[in-house]
Amino acid sequence: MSKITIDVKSRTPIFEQLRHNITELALSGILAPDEQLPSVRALACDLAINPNTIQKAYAELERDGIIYSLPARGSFISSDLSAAASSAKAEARNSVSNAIRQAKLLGISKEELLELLNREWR
Amino acid sequence: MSKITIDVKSRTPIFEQLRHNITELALSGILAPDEQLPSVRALACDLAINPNTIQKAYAELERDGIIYSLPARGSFISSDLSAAASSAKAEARNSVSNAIRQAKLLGISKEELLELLNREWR
Amino acid sequence: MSKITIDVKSRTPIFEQLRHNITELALSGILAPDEQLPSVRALACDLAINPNTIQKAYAELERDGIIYSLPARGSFISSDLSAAASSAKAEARNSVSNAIRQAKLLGISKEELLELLNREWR
Amino acid sequence: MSKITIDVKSRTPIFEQLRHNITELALSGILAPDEQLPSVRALACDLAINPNTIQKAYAELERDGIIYSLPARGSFISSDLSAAASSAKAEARNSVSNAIRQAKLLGISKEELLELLNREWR
DNA sequence: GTGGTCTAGACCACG
DNA sequence: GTGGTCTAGACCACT
Repeated sequence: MSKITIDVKSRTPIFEQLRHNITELALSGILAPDEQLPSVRALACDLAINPNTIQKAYAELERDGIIYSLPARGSFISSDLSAAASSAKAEARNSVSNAIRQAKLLGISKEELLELLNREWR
Repeated sequence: MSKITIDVKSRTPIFEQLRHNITELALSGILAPDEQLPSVRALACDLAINPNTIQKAYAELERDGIIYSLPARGSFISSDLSAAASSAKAEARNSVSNAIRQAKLLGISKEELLELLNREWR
Repeated sequence: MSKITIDVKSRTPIFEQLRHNITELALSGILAPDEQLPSVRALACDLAINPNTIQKAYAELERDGIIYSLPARGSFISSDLSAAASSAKAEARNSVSNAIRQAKLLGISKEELLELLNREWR
Repeated sequence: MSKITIDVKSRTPIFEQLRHNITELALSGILAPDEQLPSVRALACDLAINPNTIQKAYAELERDGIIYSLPARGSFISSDLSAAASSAKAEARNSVSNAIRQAKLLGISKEELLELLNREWR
């Protein structure tokens, strides 16, 4: 059973969905450090997707330090995700700030946003 | 002095930047209802961009109900922006929620987000 | 008091609105045969519209046999509108047929269209 | 044999003819949901029309919910056409009503219109 | 002068 | 190969 799902009808590129998906699984601990990922071919077959697309996603994940690849052995979740985690956090903080700024500009009140925030921790 | 600035090097398409830019100016009231926009050619010249690109942005703004265009007379901010405003607000609320959810997933604390929220109303 | 109104925000050309408007007034008898129309300049001033636009509408109306113009005297409703009336009727019958055909193609039932027809004679 | 024909001499824009044409094919079921449309380039070549014009038509069809386009994969008929169908029906009913109203105004009798209606179901 | 349509040809990211 | 964006330059109808 694969934990990865992609939406072929989405406008966001498949390789991007893949990258995002695996990053989330790794940073949230669902995929453990040093755990092996499915092979490019296996995942391509499983998701009915072009192997090139999987390859591209894996390459980006390696560049981001989320996974590492051993030739002829396969791809594995990095054992040290702290760098990736902190940069992901920085990015997330940034998106929140941007979203809040945009909302404020459109006249949404601070109270309403507070309510939105509380709702997620309900 | 034009209120519109474009980054031709950005990944987001020029016409999309234009659309977003003008939408903001209209919804925040900086451009008043029924105010005339610069002509397609004039803005194209001003921003050093092809007229077709401006045209495309204006066409999208018109179908969004942000502006209306009268051939041979010019383009104008819509007199009734309520529909556009409410849908923009809904979208903004949504992206705040998504950003918060993503941040929570990465282990960012509620307090830290609260701090981010307060910072915008400083 | 002018019986003519135009919608400057409409996408159908002003001269076309004018032509349609006057044709209707003439064929339905609201404007009597040989009745004088307002002068180009007067109507232009009254409707706050470019005189060229009025001129163009009058020219088309004359071409259609709806009005006739006497140099230095003005424009008048034709005394014999039968030709114009019958061609307008033919055109109207045609639009009805086309609209019905289109509706049928979209799966609207004969009964529903009958209901629409009855509603106009209610 | 393509099911799509275009009249380049018509007053109605080519992209509009295309939009109307494909909408009809989709709503009447001749093109099945999720069926792939010809590629922008292929259709352009087939109809001897510039690819940009096809692109514009496809873009409009997409925002109308008639088709969806996946970059690098192609364009397809929407799987859910109910919204588009109902709005098309509303529009059709409206134009039937308008046509009937206009006909009545010109003195065409109810009986004659009834005859027109019956003729389509002959 | 205005907006709108169209052609021709280029380049990009994606699969 | 696909859809999508952009430029350059032309032409149209309308005011």
